[in-house]
Amino acid sequence: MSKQEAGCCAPLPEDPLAAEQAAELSMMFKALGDPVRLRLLSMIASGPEAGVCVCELTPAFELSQPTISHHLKLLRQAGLVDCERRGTWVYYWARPETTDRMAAVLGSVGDRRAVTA
Amino acid sequence: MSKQEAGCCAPLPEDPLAAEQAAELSMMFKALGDPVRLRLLSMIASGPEAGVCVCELTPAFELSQPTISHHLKLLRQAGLVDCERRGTWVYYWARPETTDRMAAVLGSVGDRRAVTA
DNA sequence: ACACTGCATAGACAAACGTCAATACAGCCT
DNA sequence: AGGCTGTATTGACGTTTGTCTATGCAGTGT
Repeated sequence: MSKQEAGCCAPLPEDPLAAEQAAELSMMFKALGDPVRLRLLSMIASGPEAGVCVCELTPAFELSQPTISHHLKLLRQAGLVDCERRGTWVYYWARPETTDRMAAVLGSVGDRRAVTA
Repeated sequence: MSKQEAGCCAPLPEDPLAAEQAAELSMMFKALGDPVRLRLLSMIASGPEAGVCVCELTPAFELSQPTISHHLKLLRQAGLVDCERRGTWVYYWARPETTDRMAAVLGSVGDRRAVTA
C-alpha cells in the first residue's frame, strides 16, 4: 500500500532477513521481552544441568504460581527451555541451541554483515 | 505473596540476573519481539554505514508510513538504532553496543554460566 | 510566500498480553 | 481409597500493543 518512486536512492537490493525467518525469530525475542521471563531463563540456565525445580523458581517472584507457570509455558513454546516431570516436581532446563541462534543474529548485526541466521 | 516451605531443595542461592537489569534488558528484547522491527533492524544493519534512508525502508513492507515510523521510534528508544535528518530525508543506523550486550546475555545462557552482562 | 514532499505525532480501536482467583490434574503417602 | 502437595489449565479483567486515518512539522524548490 506504500509505493514510493525512488526519490533519494535505489530500493534495498535484497531483504537481508526473510519475512518467514523474522516471524520465527521475533517469537523468540518476544519470549524474552518480559523481565520475569528473562530472569526465569537466567535462573534456569545458571542452575544445575539436570534442571531447576519449579518450586525453586516460583518463590523468587512476587507473583502467583499460575503466573509463573504461564511464563514458563511461553519460554517452552519459544524453544528456550524444556521440562520434565520427576515424581512430584517438574524440572526445567535451558536449550542453548535457541539462544545461540538468537545470539548469531545479534552478532551479525553488530558485525554489520547481512543477517542470515 | 507466594511463600513455599522448601520441599525439595534449598532456594536458589543468588539471583543470577538482577531485577533491575532484567527490566532494562527485557525492553531491548521486546523491541525485537516483532517481525517488522526485526526486519527493520536487519535492513538497517546490513545497509551502508552512513545510514539507511527511511524512504528505502517503508516500501519494503505492506504497512502504512506512520506504522513504520512508529516501529523505528521503538527501535530508537530501545537503543538499537539512531537517526539523523539530512535535508529532506532521515537516515537510520544500527548501534552495535546494544546488540552486543544482548548477545552477551544470550551467550552466557548458552555457556551455562551466570548471566551478568 | 507558497505549494510540495518526507517523516513524525495524535487519536482511535481491535487484538494480544500479564495478572489473578478458582479449578483441575498428577504423584506421593498414609 | 482418600487426602495432600506441586504444577498446569481455565476464565476473567485491565493494560499494552500494532495498526490505521488524519494531521502536523521540517526542508526544498519554484
